Order: sequence, then C-alpha cells, then structure tokens
Amino acid sequence: MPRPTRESYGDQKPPFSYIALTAMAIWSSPERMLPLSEIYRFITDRFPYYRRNTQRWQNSLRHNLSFNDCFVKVPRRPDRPGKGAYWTLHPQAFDMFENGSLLRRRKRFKLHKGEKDSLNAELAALATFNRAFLARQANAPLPAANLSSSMYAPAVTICSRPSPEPIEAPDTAALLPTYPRPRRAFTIDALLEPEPSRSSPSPPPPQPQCPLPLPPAPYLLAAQRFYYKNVVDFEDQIRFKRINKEGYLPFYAANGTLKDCRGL
DNA sequence: TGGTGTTTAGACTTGG
DNA sequence: CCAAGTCTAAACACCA
Repeated sequence: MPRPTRESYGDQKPPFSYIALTAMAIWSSPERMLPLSEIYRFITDRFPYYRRNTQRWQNSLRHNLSFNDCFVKVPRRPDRPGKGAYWTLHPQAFDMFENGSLLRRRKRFKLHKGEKDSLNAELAALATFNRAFLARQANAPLPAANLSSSMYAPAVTICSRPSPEPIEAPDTAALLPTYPRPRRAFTIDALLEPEPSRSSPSPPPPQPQCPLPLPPAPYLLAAQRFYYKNVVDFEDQIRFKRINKEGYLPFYAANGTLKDCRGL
C-alpha cells in the first residue's frame, strides 16, 4: 500500500479535518502564522479537492478558527495594514495531535477560563497599543525601523532554532516591561534585554516619557519557546513511521518546516 | 461590497 | 450507547 502523499489524494477528499488542515498550513509557514487567505491558498494548492465548493469548506474553516481555542488570532503590525488578522496555533496546541497523526485529535483543545482571559487580555492590550500607536504616529511619525517588532505578525520567527538555553515554561510575569522606561527599539529582544547602560555618569531618573502602555506578557515569545521545546525536538523523535497503517501525514517537522516523508 | 470573524444549530462520525 | 469531535449551514457584525 503506497504511502498517502498530498498528490495521491487527487480529487478525493483528504482524510484530514479542517482543524488539521489549518494547523498544517500554519505549521508549514516560516513564521508559524498565516492570514486567512494564505491558509486558503495552502489548502487549495495542495489538495485539489478543495478547489471546488470553496464557499462551503471556507466557511467551515473560519468557523473552526473562531470556535477552537487552539487557534489564536494575532493582530497585524500597525505598519502592515491589511484585511484580517494572522492566525497561529496556541503554544499548548502543538501536541494536540497524538504522535503527529492529523486524522483525529485526542481531545478538544480547551483553554481554562483563566488562561483564555489572560490570552484575551494580552491580545486586547496589543490591539489597544496598535490604536494608540497609530494615533501617536499620526501626530509624530516614527522611523519605520522602530517597527521591526517581533511582537506582531508576521515578524515573529519561530522556525529558527534559538541559541541553546534551558527552556522553561514561560514566566510571563517576568517578561512584563517595567515602567517608566526610556524609549528603545520595539522588539521582544530589546524589551527583554537589560536596560542599556548610559554614557552619562549620573543618569537622570527615568522619566515617564513613554505615553503608551507597552503590551504585556509577550505571548508570542512564549509560543516561540514552546515551539522550540516541543516541536523542533519532536522531529527527532518521530518521523511518522506508521504513515501507511494509520494515515499519518506525508510530512514531518524538520527545522521548523514540514518535509515530505516520501523516500524515507 | 466582499472578505473576515463570530455565533448558533443540527446532523453526522468516532472513540471509550 | 453516550459524549466528544467534526462538518455544514446560516445569520450577522465588522472593516478595509
């Protein structure tokens, strides 16, 4: 029995749920997040079955994105306006599919209320920041370089393996910025690194000169760390060897991307 | 105005 | 058999 490949489905409906297809699309993207239109494109590119009746399955797919906690909507960067947000997988959802099988999930991925509230608060803060940023930029535009923030889609790079370091459950409280603080590059790295030393011998006390509340709890950094710990290492453990018997994906995760298993 | 996102509802499938 | 998971449809709101 030949291995199922993405090409072998032809016009047949692939044995993947919409959740799995969406996760696959997100997973395959370099930044681990995609706008809705790109998710559509991933699916239609790879599975000819979905090139027809688009209204039906796209409605279902959108339903799944909204309904399932495993998908997280990430606001666009303020300097990259466009239609719709980016979608990513919740960090705890990376192991949602048992042993890499995307046929059926173990169980529904459900956030506890506290977790959901916390996540919503983060995203709401990010959206608020966007609005405040745009309002301020309308008065005094900032150089574009200041916007190379990795907090927004699609600038987060989850696929690149960070330098080896002990990875623990992200302590979001520890990642909260302190106030007041001087203006600095608005990147996660910049926000997390120690305050830059100043050349002046007696630096003035920090002034509350940053009128914008910085977004709290860099959720995306947590996602990045979780990805490194649970997905990148995951590739070394399994390569979907039971692909024929149980219909596992013809892909495996490697270096942050999906590779084709045919020929393994 | 069309694409996007949310919500509800019901039917069907699957696993325990 | 029941609960969980999935699929489909539909209505509606929001926004670029």
